[in-house]
Amino acid sequence: MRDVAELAGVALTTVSRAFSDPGKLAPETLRRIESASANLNYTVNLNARSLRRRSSDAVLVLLPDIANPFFSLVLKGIEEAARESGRVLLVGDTGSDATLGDSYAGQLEARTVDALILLDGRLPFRPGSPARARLLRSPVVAVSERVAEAGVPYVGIDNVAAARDVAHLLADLGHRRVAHIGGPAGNSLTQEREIGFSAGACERALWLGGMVTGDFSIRSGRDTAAVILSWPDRPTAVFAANDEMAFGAIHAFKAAGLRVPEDMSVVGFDDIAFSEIHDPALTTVRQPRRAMGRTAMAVAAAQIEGTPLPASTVILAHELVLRASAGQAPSAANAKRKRVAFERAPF
Amino acid sequence: MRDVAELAGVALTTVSRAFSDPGKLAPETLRRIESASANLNYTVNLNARSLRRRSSDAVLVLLPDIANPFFSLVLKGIEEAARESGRVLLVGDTGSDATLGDSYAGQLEARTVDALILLDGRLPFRPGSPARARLLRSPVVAVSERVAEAGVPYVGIDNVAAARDVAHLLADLGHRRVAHIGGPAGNSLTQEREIGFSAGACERALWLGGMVTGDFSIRSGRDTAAVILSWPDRPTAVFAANDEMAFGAIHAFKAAGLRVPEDMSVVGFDDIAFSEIHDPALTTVRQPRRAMGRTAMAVAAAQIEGTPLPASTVILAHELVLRASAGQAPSAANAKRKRVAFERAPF
DNA sequence: CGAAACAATGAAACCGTTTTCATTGGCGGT
DNA sequence: ACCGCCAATGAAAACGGTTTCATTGTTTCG
Repeated sequence: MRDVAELAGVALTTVSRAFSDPGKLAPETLRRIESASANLNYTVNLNARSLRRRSSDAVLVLLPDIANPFFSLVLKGIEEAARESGRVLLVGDTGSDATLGDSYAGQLEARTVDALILLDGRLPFRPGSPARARLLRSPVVAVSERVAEAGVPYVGIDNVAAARDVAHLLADLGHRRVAHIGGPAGNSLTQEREIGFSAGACERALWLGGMVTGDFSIRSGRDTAAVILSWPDRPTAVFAANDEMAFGAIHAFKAAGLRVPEDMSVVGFDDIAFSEIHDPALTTVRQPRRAMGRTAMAVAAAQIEGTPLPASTVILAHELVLRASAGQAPSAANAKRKRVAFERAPF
Repeated sequence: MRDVAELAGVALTTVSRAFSDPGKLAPETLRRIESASANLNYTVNLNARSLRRRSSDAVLVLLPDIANPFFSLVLKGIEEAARESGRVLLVGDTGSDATLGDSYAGQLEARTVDALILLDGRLPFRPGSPARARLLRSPVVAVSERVAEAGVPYVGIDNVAAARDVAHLLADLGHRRVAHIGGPAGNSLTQEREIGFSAGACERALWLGGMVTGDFSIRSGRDTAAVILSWPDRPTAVFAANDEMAFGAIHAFKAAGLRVPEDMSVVGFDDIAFSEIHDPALTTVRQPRRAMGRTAMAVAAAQIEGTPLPASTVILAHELVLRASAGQAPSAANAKRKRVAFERAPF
């Protein structure tokens, strides 16, 4: 920068301004500086800038599994919004290791990032610890899954209402006996979807045959579906707490000789990309994942800039996507052949 | 740091050493410093460290689509390896905008990252430009897709051999007429797979009915499959250059009333997670995506540290995964060619 | 016409580390 | 007792920007 200043015949300070607040400079001066720095291939050193400014224009995203299509599309939304606001993205895959979040969150204290976006519902550091307390004073936002601690802004959908919608849909289709494959215990999404589904079932006098617990994996969907098949009073419809488990369940049902949806309806949750090309195409709840990501970034940005948040909780609209995997209940099929509105051909 | 030094009764320098090279300190001194910094909740400011050390322990990954399951698993491998080597990951989604790579790559010049890992085959900056020249002197590695410029280390599989394997497989299954749905022109993967497949077809005297060009999307697989169906001499097997296009093709074939694999075999490439769940399960070429990511990070690390690279090109083993979507060719006797229905014409 | 506000620039302090070089005392070898 | 060596520590100079405050002319306005 000193060299640029010299070549342009101005002070160091002026060159700095040329890059951080060009409007304050006389046009002629600015031009000279630009030409000088072009000649010298000059680029501002962002470490020095961050050091002095005490902010890095970077945001850290913590998620349990980058390779999971649900998260990766949220991530894409975050990335877009980050880029548009001149920020850069750091990602950490915390996986199953609970301590990884802590070490990643150290980046916040180390001033490498300005904010933390949490997709795994696990707020780093031990509750009550000083580190946790400091974290709560920093820009943090939870997406999709809530964190236990109060005061952390949240971006997501109304999972209770969405699950209730599913129950109502199944009732509309004539089902009387239904079951639920839930996510892992302790997960906020699991709880909300269970609550919503049982509430909706109750409202429509559906007999909720039982809830089984999976772990959001295809395999667990298959395994829990096998359990459901063994019940004496088999349900005619199953609501899985995410699409992967729904795929697994459908697989198990098919393997057991049942047709989906003729003999068994299955509804998923999330509407990941593969759901529409699955055979049968999956009826599911669409989450606006990209918008969730963008919104999360916006909330983080507001916190960084000190702008007052519009609300500490942003609930986006979900959408029930009717496809082939959920149909009329077997008994009701003959009675009335009411066709639900199917989506137009996928892709 | 000054406060910690004061509290521990040592010089600033010594505290610095406690965090960057603790072995050089007397155990007792180290203990005092650790206790002091714990009391003060001290954390090293990584911006200052990077500024002084002129390295950031961060790596930038550029990819065309984070939400694409192929890339996201490679990314996961990179993340793991980065974390294990004490590095942190920046990701940029360059999408279809060719200039985004340039602005992201600025992070390298700005000293925010130490290396660049390219998944999109597009080396930033105009060829021949000074910026490009400087980039080539920095740690850069290409994964999966090659970059045009020589001298950039590459990590991937032998796409030619893999595509040839597919041709041989189809020949072994008794197919005589085959077709290929390729990726977008100009893509190195597209070219290599085309070359390998036609070579393999030639070796086994397969009649390569034609090559159509898709863009790696499900939709393009469906559309190009419709084109293939319109050919007078319809092939009995199709090799798609990735799994998504294979899914789209299968969908189109099914919609036209063909059974897969009885009437038409389909082979994909990549083995993404849903390929085995798909109905029919997809026969495909598995790429060791996670290992590719880890290896790429290792190559980048070697460049950063100045360690001589074992090789400028690392080729990992691929694997032909035999599933249901590719089967025996319909025997000539039974080959009463099914009439295809164009009820749901894509146009 | 004079005071005050303003626009454009510069000098210098500061951000928080790392690293070179110097200093000190202890130690083994002769 | 001397010399050199080494381990442990400290003083001070970077690293490359930003920002406060001061210093100029130049307007503007009463």
